[in-house]
Amino acid sequence: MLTVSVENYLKAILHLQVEGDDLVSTTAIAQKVASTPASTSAMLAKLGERGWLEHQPYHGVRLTKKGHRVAMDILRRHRLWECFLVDHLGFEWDQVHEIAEELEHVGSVELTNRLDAFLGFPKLDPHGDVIPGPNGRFRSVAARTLLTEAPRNLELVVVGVVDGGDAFLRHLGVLGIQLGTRMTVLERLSFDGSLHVKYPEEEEVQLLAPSVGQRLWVDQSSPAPEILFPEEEDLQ
Amino acid sequence: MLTVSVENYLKAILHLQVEGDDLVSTTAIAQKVASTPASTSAMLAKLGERGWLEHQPYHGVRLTKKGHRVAMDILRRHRLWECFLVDHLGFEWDQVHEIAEELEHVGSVELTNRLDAFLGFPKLDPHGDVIPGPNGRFRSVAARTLLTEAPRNLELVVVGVVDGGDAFLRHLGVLGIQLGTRMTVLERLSFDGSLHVKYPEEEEVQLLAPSVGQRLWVDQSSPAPEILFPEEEDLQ
DNA sequence: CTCTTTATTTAGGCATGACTAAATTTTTAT
DNA sequence: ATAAAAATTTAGTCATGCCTAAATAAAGAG
Repeated sequence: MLTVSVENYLKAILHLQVEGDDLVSTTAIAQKVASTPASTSAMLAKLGERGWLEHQPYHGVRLTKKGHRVAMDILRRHRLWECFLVDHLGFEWDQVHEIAEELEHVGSVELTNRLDAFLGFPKLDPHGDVIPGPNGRFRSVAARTLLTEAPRNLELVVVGVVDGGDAFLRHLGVLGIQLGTRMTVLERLSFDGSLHVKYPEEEEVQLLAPSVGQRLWVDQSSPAPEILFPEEEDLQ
Repeated sequence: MLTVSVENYLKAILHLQVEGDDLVSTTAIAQKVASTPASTSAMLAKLGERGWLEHQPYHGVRLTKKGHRVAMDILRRHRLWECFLVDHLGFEWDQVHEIAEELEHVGSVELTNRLDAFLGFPKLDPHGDVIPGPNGRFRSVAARTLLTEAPRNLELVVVGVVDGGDAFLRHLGVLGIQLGTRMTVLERLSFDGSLHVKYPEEEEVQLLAPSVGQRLWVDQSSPAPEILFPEEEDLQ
């Protein structure tokens, strides 16, 4: 049975797993769901029994394939509803999170897929985050997005520049960026739109000025094949 | 705090109160919410304490003004979502009840009012039931609805006939129906669209053939003034 | 390598909302 | 008017999901 509470835990774990390490700690999850480590520990045991995650006591937790799929479905619903709220009900992008947090727990697959179609199969939500498709995987992002607009936590490739002027290209050279360079946007700073960017080879995180982000075309690093309808896996 | 469970009880009581008598019995409520009389008894005590209803032990229950308002808000959300599901997501009218049953518990007032506006302030849901407005009262129904299309459980007046032919008017005479006759539709039978109709003077319920219902124009018996925005009452 | 700090789990409770079985009140029928 | 039937409430449990406090395991510092 998928209670609201269970869904929130799975969603939190997915979030932490995407953002950071492989194994997710009990304390980190507790913080995300605004609960205590003790309560979380009990819940993790239960989620483990039900086959949604592997729990290595004292070391952390990792979603199973099944758990990952369930969490992606929740994320999908959340982000689709955010699109609806902004595009059709006229909410601002910063007002929709809480409401979507409630709507995401309405679990009808039929509803989700029809909403998706109604919205025109959007790829990004109003915050610029990728929307999972009905198959539970992220949709490939349209080729040639501006880096500034690109989703976070997804490996991207630089495929072009908006402004081919000498000065800008020289600046890219200084930054070590060229066509084919791979990178992942970790965060978009609300202050001026600067981007925290990570390169696969390097450890350190770089801060990219908005003037650079706005002039770079990027695409998804290794686009997954798009499949429109879910495989028939038993999600129980 | 308005839990899903509490909302379902209030909704059930409103339903039974509108359909039938003044005082609603514990057993009837238990049936509506698919629970036992014992559990229901405990819940009614709680709802009484919180000021949503008056509980006369062993005799039944009646919503207070405050409880009525809360229940009407839930009904409003339910019926608005049903409109959305049918009009914009392409569901059939008989597939939407269960989904709306979940959506109705998302309680943001802002969301409800924006959804209402998006839908064009509909007066009737896909089943032909009246949608409460943001003030928690039923909206006045458009003048001249066909009896077949009219909402249930609302007193109506016959204001005209579609077909003024002799045969039909004679038939109306036999049925005791004329301009100004008041009646309430209790149920629409899915078999052929026949209507269970009650006249204020008489005790018995009459069955009206669809051929009659399709030829009668009706209006709301005593239209309430339309108020678009909610009064500021403290709903707790 | 051991001691201290930190993270995690276990133990024991609590509120909500459900249940069954038993007691009590109301209603109905004779 | 009273006995039988029906409805309602009370008493005693249970599962879920949360909490605090205490015990235990892992990680880090010297």
